Amino acid sequence: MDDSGLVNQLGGVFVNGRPLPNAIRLRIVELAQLGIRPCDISRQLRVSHGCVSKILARYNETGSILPGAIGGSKPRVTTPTVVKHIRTYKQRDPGIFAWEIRDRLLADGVCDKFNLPSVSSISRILRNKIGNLSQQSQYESGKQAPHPPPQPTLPYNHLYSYPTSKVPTPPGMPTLPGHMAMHRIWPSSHSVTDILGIRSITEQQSNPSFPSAKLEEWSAINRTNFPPASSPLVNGVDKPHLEPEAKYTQTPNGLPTVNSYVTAPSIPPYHPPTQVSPYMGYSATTSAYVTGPTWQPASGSALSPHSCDIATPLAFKSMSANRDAIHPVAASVL
DNA sequence: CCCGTTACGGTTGAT
DNA sequence: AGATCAACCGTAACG
Repeated sequence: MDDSGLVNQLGGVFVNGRPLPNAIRLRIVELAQLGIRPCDISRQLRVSHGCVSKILARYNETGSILPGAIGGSKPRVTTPTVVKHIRTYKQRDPGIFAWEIRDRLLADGVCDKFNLPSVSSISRILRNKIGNLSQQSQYESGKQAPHPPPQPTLPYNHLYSYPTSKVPTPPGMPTLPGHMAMHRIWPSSHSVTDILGIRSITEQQSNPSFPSAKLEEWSAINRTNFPPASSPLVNGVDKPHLEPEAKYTQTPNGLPTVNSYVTAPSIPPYHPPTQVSPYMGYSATTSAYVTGPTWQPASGSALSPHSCDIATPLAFKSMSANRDAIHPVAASVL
C-alpha cells in the first residue's frame, strides 16, 4: 500500500516489490547499447548492479525491457475445452488410458506441449468431472466453453518468444494495440529508440552501433490473458494490465505516459497523480522522469537539458574509453 | 573492481 | 470480502 519510495545505496529511488519504471529500464538498455559498462550504468542511473544485470540479461534473451508478469495465476491447463475433449474420448472409448488421452489431445491439436495436462491431471478430471458425465465444468464454461475448436495453441505460441513477460502497457510508452502482440517478433526495422520514439535524433544518423534491437517487447504476452481471454480484441496488451507502473506514473487515463518517454518537452498535460509516486523523485516533473535532469544534465554535457540524451551518451562513451575519466561524469551528475 | 547469483522482504492478481 | 498462492520485483550481499 504504501508505495513510498525507498532509496538504495546508490541514492536511487525505488519501490520495493515493484518494477523499475520503463523509462529507466529503457535507459539501461540504451546505455548498454552505447557501450557503457553495466557498472557505470548502475552508477549513473542509481540502480543496483544486480538489477542492471538482470534487465540486461533479460533483454538479451527476450528482446524485452519489460518486467515479467506479476501476480495472477498460471493459466489453467484443464480448460473447459480440454475437459470436453477428454470427456469425448472417454465416451468413445471407455477403456482409454489417461496417457492415451494425453497423446490424443496433442495429436488432435487440442493442446500443445505447453498446455498439455499431465497424466495425473487427466486422471483427476476423469475421476472428478467425468465420472458421471452428467455435469460439466461449469466454472468457466461460460467464458469459452462452447467452442470445440481449441484455441489454446495460440496463446502459448507467444511463449516461445517471450518467456515470461507479459506486457503491460508500459507506462510510458506507446500503447501498442493489442494486435501487436501477435505479430512480428523482431522486426529489425526499429531501433530501440525508434520504437519508443525517444530521441530519435540522437542516434539516428551516426550511430552505426545500434544493433537495431528488438525492443519489440511491447508486444509481449502476459500470462493472464491466456485462455480465458476475456476480451478478445485487445487481449494482448492493454486491457489486462494497467500494469505496474501505470500506477506509478499514474497515467490518468493511460495515455499520457507516452510523453514521458519520448521527448517530453511539453508535458504539463497531466499533473502529478494524487499520490506522489516515489519515482517522481527522479524528475520533478513528469517529463523529466525519464531522462530528466536526474541523470545527465548536470554534468558536462550541458547540451540539452531535455533531450539530453544526446550528449550524454557520447560522453559516456568517451569516458568509458579512458577508464579514469569515468567517474567524473557520475560525480558531476550528482 | 566487475558482475552473476540469490536471499530477502515486498507487491500483484487469479482463484 | 478475505485468504491463498505463485509469480515477479529490486536491493543487498556473497563469491
